[in-house]
This record gives sequence, structure tokens and C-alpha cells, in this order.
Amino acid sequence: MSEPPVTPEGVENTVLALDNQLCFALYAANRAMTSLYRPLLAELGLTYPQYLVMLVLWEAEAAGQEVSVSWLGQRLRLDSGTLTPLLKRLAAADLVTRQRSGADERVVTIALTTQGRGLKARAKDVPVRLLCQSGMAPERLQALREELKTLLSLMTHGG
Amino acid sequence: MSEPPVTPEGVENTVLALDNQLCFALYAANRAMTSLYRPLLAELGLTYPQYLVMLVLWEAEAAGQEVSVSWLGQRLRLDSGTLTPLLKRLAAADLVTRQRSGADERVVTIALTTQGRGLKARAKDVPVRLLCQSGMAPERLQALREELKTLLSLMTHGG
DNA sequence: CCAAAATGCATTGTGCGCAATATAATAGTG
DNA sequence: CACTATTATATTGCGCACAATGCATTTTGG
Repeated sequence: MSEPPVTPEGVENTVLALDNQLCFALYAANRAMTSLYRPLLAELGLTYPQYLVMLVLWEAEAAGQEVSVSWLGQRLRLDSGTLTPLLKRLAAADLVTRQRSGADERVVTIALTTQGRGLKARAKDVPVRLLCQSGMAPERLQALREELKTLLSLMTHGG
Repeated sequence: MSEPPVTPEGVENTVLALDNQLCFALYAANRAMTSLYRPLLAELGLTYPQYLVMLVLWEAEAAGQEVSVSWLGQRLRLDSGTLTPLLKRLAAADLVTRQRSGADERVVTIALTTQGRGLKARAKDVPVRLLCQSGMAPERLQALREELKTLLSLMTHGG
């Protein structure tokens, strides 16, 4: 009835080992990625989530898509509790405008200012600069991205 | 010299497209993963970062490793600004103790309480339950985890 | 032994994320 | 038209993350 010397809690210890957790790999990699972006985005006066919002706005404007808070939320999977103050800060920085829709007074329409539109040109080399820093082969990064997107859709829309 | 009609900003628009960003795939997948864990960890009275801390503590105790705040920080890549209040909450929940080291008065030693140790048994099925929910093949999840770990080490230790 | 540098942790402030709740506007029902 | 339900956003509160700063305690170099 004596316990094995190296694994006092039994063989199943590996199940809870930190290095075996996909969740921790995801958590740590995401924060490391954010840290790499931070200095580049600081040059643009943006935080990382603010940058993601700007990506959506640039893309939507190019597509002629009108953007509401809820539409942004669906795209980024964020709710109003996150987006409302973030958008207020972007508006304070004169990058976007927030305006109640005329058709539906509940809807707040987000639009780029001239300055917000202009930031796109300066942002264009950010992804490239960053992926170079990562030092992983582009096709491998792309494969990883697709695996993550698959995992995401499995986790969100029924697993 | 006229611009193509569909992409007013030029062909390079795809560089900034949200769906092409590894960083967003990482960001979204991490939050989705956290959301899956949340209800399971709520049964244990833990948040997600608290759960990661407990994983480290369970692992360290099994290995006879004494744990300081800085050691925890190295393992999880978190600093004292995050860990100090988190550990205070774990101590308030009677899962850990925080005690100044005798040998070096600067060091705070973190130890499991009986209750904190006991939580390990209840946590044991959490990773399995979760990976089942993800609905992805185990070997594929494992490969993804290893890719993320590779990316992490490239991003942190010189890319 | 003493001054300076380094170390370990705590504190403060800002900005997310997210749950819960509130508020206002619209849509649907009889 | 009143009444209810739904929708869209805002607000509040809590818990991270992280930069910056502060402070006490070693450690180091002379």
C-alpha cells in the first residue's frame, strides 16, 4: 500500500501538468503575441484590442459596410461592456465617431474620422514586421492560424 | 495608374484583413477556451488564472518544490502586479498560505492549505471534460499545443 | 564595514473581458 | 391602441494583465 516515490498522487498526475495543457499554451502564446504587438501599436497610439477594432473598421469601410456596436461585437466576439468604453476612448483620440442611428435610435453607428482612416497606411506594415519577429515559417504560421480557427468554431458552435 | 474598383486601397488590403491575422485567431481562441473552462472552474470556486496557479502549486508540491511568488511568475510568465492580488484572493478562500521566508525576508512563500490540496482531486477531470467539449481529435489538439509552445518560445526567447 | 546595485514583492493606475443589471427604443400581440 | 417581449446599448463591479513606482532586504565591490 506504499505509494510510488516519484509520483505520490499516482500516474494521472500528467493530466494536470501545466505543460500538457493546451489552454495554457494558448494563454501564454496569446499574451506573448500581444506583448510583441504592444510597442508597434504604441507608435500608432493604439492598444491591442483597439487595433483589432480598427482592423474591422478599415475592412468595413472598404466594403461599404455600415458598422454598429453590435456588428463589431459579433465580428470580434466582444460585448458592449468591453466595446462601449473602448470606442469612447477611440472617439476621444479622434479616430472614430459614435452617433445614434436615425432609423433606429437604439443603434450607435461607428464611423472612421479622417485621422482614423489615415492610420491605416501607418498600420500596414505592422503584421509583416511582427511575423518576421516570430521567426516561424509563413506557411507554418498560416497552418497554425487555420487550426486555431477550426478549434474556435468547434468550441463556439457546438463541440 | 487608376486603382482597381473593388479594392480602393490596393491589393495589399488582405494584409490587414481580420481573418488573416494569426494574432486574432489566437486572441479569439484563447477567450473561447477560457469561456469553456469558466463554468467548470466555477464549480471549484476558481477563476481561470487562479486555476493555472493551482496547477503549478499542485505540481510543485508533488515535486517537493518550494514556491515563491517570483517562481510562480516565471512559470506562468506573470508579474507580481498580477500575482499578489490573485494570491491574496486564493488565501482569502483558504486555498493557500502566504508567508515571508525566514532565510530571505524579501521572499514570500506560497503553500497549499489542506483545502487547496484537496481541490486537486476535484480538478482532475476538468481537462478531460473540456477537451471532449472541444470536439477535436486528441492528437490534433496535442499537435496544436506543441506548435503553440514552439511559437511561444520563438516569440519570447529571440525570434 | 559601508555605499551602491540588485532583488523580491507590493501598490497604483489604466485598459480590457465579462457577468449582471439598467434603460430606452422597437416590434409583436390581441 | 395598450401591453408585453425583444433588441441595442450603457453602466457597474470584479478580476485579471501590465507598466511604473516604491520600499525593504539582500548582495556586491571596494
